[in-house]
Amino acid sequence: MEEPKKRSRRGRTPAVSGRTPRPRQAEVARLAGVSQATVSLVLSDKTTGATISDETRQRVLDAARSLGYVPDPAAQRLAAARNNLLGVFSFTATFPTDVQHSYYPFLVGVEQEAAARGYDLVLFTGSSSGGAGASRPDALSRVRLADGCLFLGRHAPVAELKRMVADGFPVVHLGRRDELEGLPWVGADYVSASAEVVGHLSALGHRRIVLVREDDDAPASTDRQQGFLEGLLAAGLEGGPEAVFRSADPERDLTPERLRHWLDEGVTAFVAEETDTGAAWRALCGAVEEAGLSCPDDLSLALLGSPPGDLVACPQATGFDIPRPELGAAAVRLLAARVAGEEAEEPLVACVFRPGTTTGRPPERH
Amino acid sequence: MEEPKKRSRRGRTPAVSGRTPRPRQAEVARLAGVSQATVSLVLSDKTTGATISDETRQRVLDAARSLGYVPDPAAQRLAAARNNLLGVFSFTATFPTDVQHSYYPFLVGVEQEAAARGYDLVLFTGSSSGGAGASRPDALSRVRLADGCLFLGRHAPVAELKRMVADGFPVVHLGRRDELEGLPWVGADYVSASAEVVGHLSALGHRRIVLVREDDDAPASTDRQQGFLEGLLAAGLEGGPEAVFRSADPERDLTPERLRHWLDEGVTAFVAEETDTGAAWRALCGAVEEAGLSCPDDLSLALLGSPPGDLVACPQATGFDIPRPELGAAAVRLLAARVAGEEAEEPLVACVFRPGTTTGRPPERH
DNA sequence: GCGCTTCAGTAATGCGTATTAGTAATGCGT
DNA sequence: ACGCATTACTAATACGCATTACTGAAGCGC
Repeated sequence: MEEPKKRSRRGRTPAVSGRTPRPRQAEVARLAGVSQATVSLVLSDKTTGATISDETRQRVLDAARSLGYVPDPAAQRLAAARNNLLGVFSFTATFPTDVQHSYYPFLVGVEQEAAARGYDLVLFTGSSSGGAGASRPDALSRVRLADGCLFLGRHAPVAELKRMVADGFPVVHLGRRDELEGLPWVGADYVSASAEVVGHLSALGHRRIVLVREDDDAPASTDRQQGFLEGLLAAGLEGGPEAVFRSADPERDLTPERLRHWLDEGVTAFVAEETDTGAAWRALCGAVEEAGLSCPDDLSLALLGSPPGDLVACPQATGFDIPRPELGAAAVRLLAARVAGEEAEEPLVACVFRPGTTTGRPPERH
Repeated sequence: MEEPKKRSRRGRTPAVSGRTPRPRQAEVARLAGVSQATVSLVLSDKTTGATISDETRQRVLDAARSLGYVPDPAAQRLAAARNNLLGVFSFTATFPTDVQHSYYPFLVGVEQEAAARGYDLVLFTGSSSGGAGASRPDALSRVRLADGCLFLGRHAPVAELKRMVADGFPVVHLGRRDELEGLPWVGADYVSASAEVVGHLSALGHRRIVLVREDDDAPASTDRQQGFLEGLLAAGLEGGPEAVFRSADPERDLTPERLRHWLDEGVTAFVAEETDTGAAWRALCGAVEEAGLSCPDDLSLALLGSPPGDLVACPQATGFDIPRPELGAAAVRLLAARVAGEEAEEPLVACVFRPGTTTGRPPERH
């Protein structure tokens, strides 16, 4: 016969004197004069497997309330394998000092949608955070505390993501992410939005339009070009390769002479892709100014996106806005679905056309 | 004899087909030919209580690596009785649509400091969030999921906070909160900052200064007035009650006539308290403009704080800035200390004097 | 070769909750 | 009054990991 020596091993003396440890289901049970299992049943409001009388139920609820009982999420998760917690992981700080680059607009939607679905958010700060414990290797494994995790930013560690996807851990990337097979993501519909901008120009009467883009192959760029071309096609305009001006350094290559040449050829409108630097748009605006032209009188300009932060407002550029909060909400919806084991898919989120003052009817030419 | 019927109760069939369950320590142990306890010892790198030969250690490590073992954080936390999680609770949405009113600047510091200390953040969205399950009564108790919790905003529910404090749950309020006995808080030192502004004016040669404030008794207002008076005292200026103009509706009561009257009496500078509406400052600026006066030529103006968002920049107001990120960081430090059971106290955080273009030497008179 | 001390590792828990098998008490029909 | 169903619970376990008491084996001094 073995004497169990109850609770002798790890006498959990409160580390801090005076701190009352959180009440457990066991305490609630004692107070209500029932078993721990009953407490669990009452509190989880399960109808299967057992029935509880209203009177007992009430006693348990009262006891729980009076003790201020709150379930231990770790234990719940361990037992039930879920937590009602969604992770938000960004490799860079979620709240950078420079608000301009922050994920704030996305989080607005993420928070709202998560709250609406009864999830709380856990922010996992990427390993890159300055200060002490930088680059902890476990940063990514901690993520699994949540039921699923949202990844933000282009620096998400591919290898680890792959693993999680392979393990079936629910993961969603905010922003297009095709290269990672099986990684669910939500993104904005740059194609349609770009086509719409072209449609707008076409409706104003423009017949020859040129796209100015940088020389890289990010999906964001490719999508815009595709939308641009589709837009031309839809408007019945010509869309040969000469309609796209691609340059590694648009600010140098897009000279006023070049611009004039296009105008002489009958081009009346230009669209620039949006990038984080805004180089294409800057180049375009710069060249117009240098050439002594004015917009929208001499030519129309449009931006396939939103103007860079430092250029906001001044001349209101025609283009489209990315509905970041909606994107965040869509990501949460998708993630929640995957947590629930569904194979849901979120459609691309539509961008909003933003009329501006940089486009107008093409100038009359003899 | 009871047949244990191993793993029969909760056949953990993968909810989603194709989901490979993560390997456990038990699998690692089997592969390495040791016990689960040994795996735990090796992986946690503990030196106490047991010793492991290098050879065994290596076998375990290899096995873990080859299986891609990742510890289950929930289990770890359950066993260790801590979460490494700090809660952030704001009664209103943490990420409001209107960035102007957000806690963002605080969160910058909160996140950084938390990351540096190895904590992750859980955002508890206050009950006020729109959408479904609005005003869930458990919102506040969920907070206990974390090891401790930060409260933001003046709407923090007093009764619940009291309970938590009484229970010894580590809690810190961001922003002064004297009325709640025993509630630790961090705040900005408005007194010193206000005094410094007065000192600045005095150094410029101003001898009579008037404070314009609203008619409430929030600590933020009281502190500023106290600092104002202390500043006068320190500068050897007169600080009778007539030096403070207090009005429930400054925008109506602060007339151009009133302003001229003060000027005639020899007042050369005015300071306004900062409030969320910015009413006092607006009233002051409005009256100056209406009176056809110009600043800083005819009189000097200073603001005890930062200008309201919509007035940013234009004329750069002399005043001081609240170092919100520092405040956030200080709050986390205090909270971390309390979680660790220390009785730490954070001093007030100093505000930064912000020179501006609204103050200058007093005008020469007769 | 007898105690005694490391050394190396294992068995047996415990953390707090969810789940399910089982049980005692009662009701009901015949 | 017996069997069976229903009601209202409780006992016992599992979840995955950390911890610690304990066990065998080997080494050491005398």
